[in-house]
Amino acid sequence: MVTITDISKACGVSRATVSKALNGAPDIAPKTAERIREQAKALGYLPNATARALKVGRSYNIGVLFSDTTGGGISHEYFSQILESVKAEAERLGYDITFISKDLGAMSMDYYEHAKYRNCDGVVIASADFQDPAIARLVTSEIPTVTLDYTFDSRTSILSDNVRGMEALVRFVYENGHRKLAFIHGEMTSVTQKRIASFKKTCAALGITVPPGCIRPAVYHDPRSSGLATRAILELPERPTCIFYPDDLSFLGGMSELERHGIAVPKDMSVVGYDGIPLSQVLRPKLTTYRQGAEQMGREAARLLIEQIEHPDTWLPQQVMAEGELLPGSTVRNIG
Amino acid sequence: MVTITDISKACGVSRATVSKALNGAPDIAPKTAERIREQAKALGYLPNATARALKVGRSYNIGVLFSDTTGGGISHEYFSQILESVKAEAERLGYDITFISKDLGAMSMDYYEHAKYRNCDGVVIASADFQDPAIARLVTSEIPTVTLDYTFDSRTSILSDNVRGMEALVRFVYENGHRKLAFIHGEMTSVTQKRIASFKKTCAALGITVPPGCIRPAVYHDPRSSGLATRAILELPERPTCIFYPDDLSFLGGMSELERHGIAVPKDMSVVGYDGIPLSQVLRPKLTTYRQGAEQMGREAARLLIEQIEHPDTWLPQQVMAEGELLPGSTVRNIG
DNA sequence: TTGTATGCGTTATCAT
DNA sequence: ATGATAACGCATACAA
Repeated sequence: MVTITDISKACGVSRATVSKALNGAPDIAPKTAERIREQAKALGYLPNATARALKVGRSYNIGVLFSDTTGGGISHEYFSQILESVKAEAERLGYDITFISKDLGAMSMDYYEHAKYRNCDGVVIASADFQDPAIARLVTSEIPTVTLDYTFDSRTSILSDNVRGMEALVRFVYENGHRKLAFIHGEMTSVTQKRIASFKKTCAALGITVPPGCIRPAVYHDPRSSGLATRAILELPERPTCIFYPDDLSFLGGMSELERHGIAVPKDMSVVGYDGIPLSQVLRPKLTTYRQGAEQMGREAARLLIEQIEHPDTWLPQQVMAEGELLPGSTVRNIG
Repeated sequence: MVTITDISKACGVSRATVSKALNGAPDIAPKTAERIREQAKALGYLPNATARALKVGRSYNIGVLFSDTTGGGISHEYFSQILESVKAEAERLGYDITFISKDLGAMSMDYYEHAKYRNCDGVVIASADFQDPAIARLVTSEIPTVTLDYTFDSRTSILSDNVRGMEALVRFVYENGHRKLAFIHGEMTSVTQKRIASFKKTCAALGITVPPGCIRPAVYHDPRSSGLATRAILELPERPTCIFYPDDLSFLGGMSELERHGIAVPKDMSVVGYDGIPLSQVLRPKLTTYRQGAEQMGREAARLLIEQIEHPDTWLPQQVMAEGELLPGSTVRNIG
């Protein structure tokens, strides 16, 4: 391994001079600096992030938290899109990414301890059980954090506009003549609560009454449970004309169940999803859904976290609302 | 931040003693060690991975390489499954995971340099363009590596059994009476070559001749290109009875195209996919495909890499073949 | 403009 | 059984 010491010897200067030259300090003679940089390149010098981190107390490494207990694992397209964009933006800004978890090997630690252990400059909390005290500890610690889809206290967060998304879907469906709607929702997180509230509020605003039994629970990303909820809905005395699914993947479970009953989409039943993952647009029929700006969310999360890390003094927590977009698809039939 | 110095003061012993006690050195009096450990816990001590890494030359951090140029980005379910299992196994063994890329912020570096910069103990190469000299440099460096789905020289790799997988699919289809097969394949990687060879070989063994035009190129994970290839196949003078798709997602593109021609699956056309991602099993009709053991592959990759890191002296490179499994699904009609 | 000295938190070597 | 000391590679305050 070639270190600044090697360069200093090769150049006949002190290590301090080399360090300064390499970091562009203003008090080094231009030609000395030039000579040093050339030697560094010639010798194949690479800075040692570990040593630097130890010295300056900054690792240029940010933690990413994905606790997949809430079904928000990496392998769900929505979250993997977020991960990918967090990664891209962080790297663009000179930061690496490390996963933060509970329990590393023999050591049992919580998220905060893990982040400290790795000297993370900050943590993006992409998917977590926000009831978990371990999350609260991390968020309320001195480590900068940005949460996605949940605002802790009034700290920095990136939010998908669930209220507007749901409203857009309801209105779209309404405009297509639908008056009897059913809504299958995921586990009771704050996201879910917002969607349910927006669903009800928009229905009310449009003069639609939602009969009992038309709002049913299921589990995010679990087609099976949405299939069961679909069956229950089909057994209702007054069958709805359009079913809202918790997410795009869950729609597939509903689709199977509808098929089993000989109900065609959208001929006999209209459906909408949520998320707008790429998959939803290659399915047949193309799904009517609301695209959450996953890439934008990941990008903003990384950007804001790093801004907070680099300017802690002037930092003001903020909640960013990411723009979404209705994808019309073809699973909603116009029955007007 | 509480350091071993704090503990040493609190206990009235030297820092060296604290370090030894915490690391379970044999030459510390049991009760001293006990007292030190208690104090450490009481003070909320956390080891500093950075300082330790600097001292011992081991970071307990492994790099993961996902260059998504070949369509192997994190957001493809096959790769995200691998990532998840690499992560889980690494963490179980006490290692963290950091993404390795080209170009970190202003610094332009290649994969090898990035891994060195972060002091990675090893790197899992999960998806990469193996023609890229930067990959070659990393693999032939002193840094331990494990590659997935590609063997570099005769170094350690985890391979999905493409030969057996393709053979299993062809035989399954054959047993269902199909004699006229078409195969749409992905970009010309070594994986693709193996699949094509196995397809041809198995066909030959079964006495099936594959007419010209029945083996067509497309792009992995790109439904559109598979749709185009499907169209071309449908225009052949002698239409096949079963189409093989490059992967499960690409099947969706084919499905759309078939639908457009009024061709029902599996009534009028049988199809098979490849990968066996969870998605394939929640689609209707349920896809006939070959499941690659993604979790197993990730787990093995992490395990072997860490074994190599921890026992460099006794290490022998090896190629592990991951077991797959045929998922019968319902997209192949028995026309026997 | 350059160099000296020191320390970041840890572990390893060698005395005691 | 315990402690003094040095070193990992780097950056910085201060002296020259």
